[in-house]
Amino acid sequence: MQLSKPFVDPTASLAPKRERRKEARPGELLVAALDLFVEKGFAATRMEEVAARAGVSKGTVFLYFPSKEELFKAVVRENISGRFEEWNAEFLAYEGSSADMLHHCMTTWWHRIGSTKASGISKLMISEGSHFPDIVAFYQNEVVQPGHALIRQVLQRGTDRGEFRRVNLDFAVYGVVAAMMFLILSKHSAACLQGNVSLDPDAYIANQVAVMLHGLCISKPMTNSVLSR
Amino acid sequence: MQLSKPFVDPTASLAPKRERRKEARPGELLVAALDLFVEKGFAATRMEEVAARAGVSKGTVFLYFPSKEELFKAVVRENISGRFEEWNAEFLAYEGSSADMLHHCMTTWWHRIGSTKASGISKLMISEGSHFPDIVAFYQNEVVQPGHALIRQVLQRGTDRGEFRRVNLDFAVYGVVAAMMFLILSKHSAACLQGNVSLDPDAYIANQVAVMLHGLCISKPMTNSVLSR
Amino acid sequence: MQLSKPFVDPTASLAPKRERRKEARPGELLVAALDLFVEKGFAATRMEEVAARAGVSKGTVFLYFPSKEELFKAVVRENISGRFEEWNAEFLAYEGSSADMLHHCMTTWWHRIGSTKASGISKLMISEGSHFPDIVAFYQNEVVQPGHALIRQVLQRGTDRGEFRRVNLDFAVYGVVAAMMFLILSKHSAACLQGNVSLDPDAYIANQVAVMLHGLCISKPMTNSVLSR
Amino acid sequence: MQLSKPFVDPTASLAPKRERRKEARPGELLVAALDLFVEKGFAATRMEEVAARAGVSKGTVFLYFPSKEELFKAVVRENISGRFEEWNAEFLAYEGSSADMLHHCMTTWWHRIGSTKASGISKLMISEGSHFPDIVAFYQNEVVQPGHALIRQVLQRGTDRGEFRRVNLDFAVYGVVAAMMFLILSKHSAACLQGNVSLDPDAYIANQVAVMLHGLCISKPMTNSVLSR
DNA sequence: GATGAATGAGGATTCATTCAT
DNA sequence: CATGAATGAATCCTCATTCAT
Repeated sequence: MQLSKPFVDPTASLAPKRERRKEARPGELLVAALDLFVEKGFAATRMEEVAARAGVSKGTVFLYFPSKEELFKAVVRENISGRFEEWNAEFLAYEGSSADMLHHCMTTWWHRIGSTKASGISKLMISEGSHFPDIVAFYQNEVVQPGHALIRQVLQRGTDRGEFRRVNLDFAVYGVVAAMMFLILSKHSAACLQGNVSLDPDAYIANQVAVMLHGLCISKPMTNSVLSR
Repeated sequence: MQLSKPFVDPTASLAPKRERRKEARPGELLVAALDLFVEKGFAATRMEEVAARAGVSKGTVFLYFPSKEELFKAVVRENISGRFEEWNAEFLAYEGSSADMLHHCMTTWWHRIGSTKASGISKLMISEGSHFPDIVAFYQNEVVQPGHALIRQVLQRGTDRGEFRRVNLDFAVYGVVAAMMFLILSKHSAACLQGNVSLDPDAYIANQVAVMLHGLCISKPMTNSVLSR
Repeated sequence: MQLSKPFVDPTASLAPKRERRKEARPGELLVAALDLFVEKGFAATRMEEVAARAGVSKGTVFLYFPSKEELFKAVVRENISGRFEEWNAEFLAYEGSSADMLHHCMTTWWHRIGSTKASGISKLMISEGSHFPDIVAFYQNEVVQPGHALIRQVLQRGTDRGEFRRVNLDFAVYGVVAAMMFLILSKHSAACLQGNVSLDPDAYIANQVAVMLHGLCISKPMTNSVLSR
Repeated sequence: MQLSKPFVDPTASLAPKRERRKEARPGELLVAALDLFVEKGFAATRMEEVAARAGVSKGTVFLYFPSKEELFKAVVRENISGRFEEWNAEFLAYEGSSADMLHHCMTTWWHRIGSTKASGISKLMISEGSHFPDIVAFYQNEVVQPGHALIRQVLQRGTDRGEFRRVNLDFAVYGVVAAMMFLILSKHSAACLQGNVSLDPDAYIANQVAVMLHGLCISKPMTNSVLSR
């Protein structure tokens, strides 16, 4: 269009800024979209913003994703990497105590997922899930179910090896999950913590694990009834 | 005026037009709006829907709230009536063990707040907070701060009376809060639990409290280091 | 309505503020409406404002005027007092020179009409006339036509008595009218004068009359052709 | 694109959809908007009408002007292109008598501005100015002030060259302006003239100038007092 | 493929008008 | 008569989506 661009060899790539690899486009759009969806929510994110952040024009987004809704779904799908098998293998090989294992598990999760943008997906599912029931179901199958199973395995291992008391595992799993969700929401939402407070995730995990393992009480409980219910 | 309505329940009114109920309107609108905002989010809630659910016409909503945003803020404010003083007094008078007190606290919270629509506010703050920084600050001051303080008092009481070990109270508070947030999100969002599972809140609370008090481990920890850090 | 007003004798008129004579209502509404229409235009004037300025409630306006448009028309009609007969008589009796008479005429007009709220009607007709063709026609009949006729009489008298040259009277009338309209618009609109300038109407009239009578030129014109065309 | 349009005048286009004319759009919109604002006023002009008259859809207007108010302001600005420098130069070079110059000035103004749509701006400023104080200030700076200055120069020239008597120039300027405003309002508003009358602008100007220059009176005034006050 | 001008359905908001009290 | 709560048609404006270039 511009009269002054005739003999520029596009492969010369002197300035790779504006030289985006075509194959990379969808990925860059997904990254931009994840950021914006997490930060502002589905409705408040404009397609043009996504395009701008990815360095392309509005129309280009629709070249790769047929609609805003499909973009959202793609963002969720893309960021749910079924790494659970890998993790399963990794944890099956764990040789330390189950107490250490639980701590290790949560810390690993935090550094590989919770602290990354990937955790924004959970925030999105919580915030926007009601508009996307099919995507929530997908998320439940791909994340919630395997995640809970993995945690349950760790707790089961502790019980089986005589390290943990015999407790209702469902609730125990939810206890671990609640801690993880608290971390995620602390990261992505201002509504969990007081305004001026910031949370040290590793210390929080260490403490939660310690409390969960050893309890707050000095004396042991008289009965086990509640825990094993 | 209508002579043919003798035994009709006035709350079941078949939409008698132009009913004048200035006193009741704002409350009815706030209830309708809370429901819709929690269910669908801020952007996806149409003012006309709010009006319809409250049984009035579009224009009437604007008679009481100058804009959608102000309606949202009013919804938040309305449902944050500083009940903390009352609770403070109530809990100050508590005479049982601190372990029982913690359990009582959480159960009371659940039945008075968590299980009611008011807990939708927390869901809203998490989901939509980023558009309303001033309202989040208000929520932090009116809910987060006093709530955390109340929990901390209970834990402090246990420590002071020699019932609980001396642990980092900030983290311990967050542990309790995490459990409460998990309950709220289980109620308001499908993204926490697996699709076919439902959670018994009282049992969950009982278990969380038991684990938090007595721990999962059979053996006591060798050192106290992590907990008191 | 208020429980504390039972035995007040309305005729006691201790506080005539809130005690509006019923017969006066329409008049007060017309005054309020004239002010607002002139100041803000027809569309930007809200019925509630008119009501508020007249010290009544919104509904009351509709008790006296069936619609906003009818209120406007009533405002115009009310403020077009056909005082032209009276003035005609007054001016027929004038005994001075026609030059003085012209000056007297314009000054009288300014003090009786131009400087009062009544002149807002002309501003309204100019600004809003296009929406109210029937009212414009009425205004033309009741104001423009008799006004122009009156001015023409003065000029005709001057010509007949040999005081004025024989010129095209239509144009001469428009010259006088233009000066009057300039005064009106200076009063009701900021768009005629520079921001910091204010106009002394009497001096302006004196000058306009003087120029109109004696001209700017020192030498008399060579030909009369243009003037008498 | 459309093969069946060989001899069709392209300006008569049968609304070919999605025509891309970014360069031309703003101008077309401003023309349409000027017409409508002058004709119906600010409030009564609907954005969709402006769009329709410019041959585009509703949304397109907002592509170029962020709001109705900004469109209005753009209309005013667009039609106030500081032509005064050009005119200043032109008039400085004028070599005839100052009497002729004044006539030439007004006639030129009428044919270049007064008789064109641009004069609608003055009508707009008078009618709607009160809603747009900043635009009125702009108009005063860009139109009223330079216009008055230009007229004053002409009159000053006549005085300096001994052609005109020494009169109060402010009032003399207002006399000229009043005539111009009368012409504008005759064109844009039915409220100045009687219904069945139409005005020949060139003849009106010629007459006004003649009266202004030579006066109506046959005898010269005894004193100069009023004029030079 | 990319672009960004153009579209138009959708939703917030205003305010003249109605009417039960 | 007077009130002011309630109504809903009318209009501004946004933004996902389309499509000519």
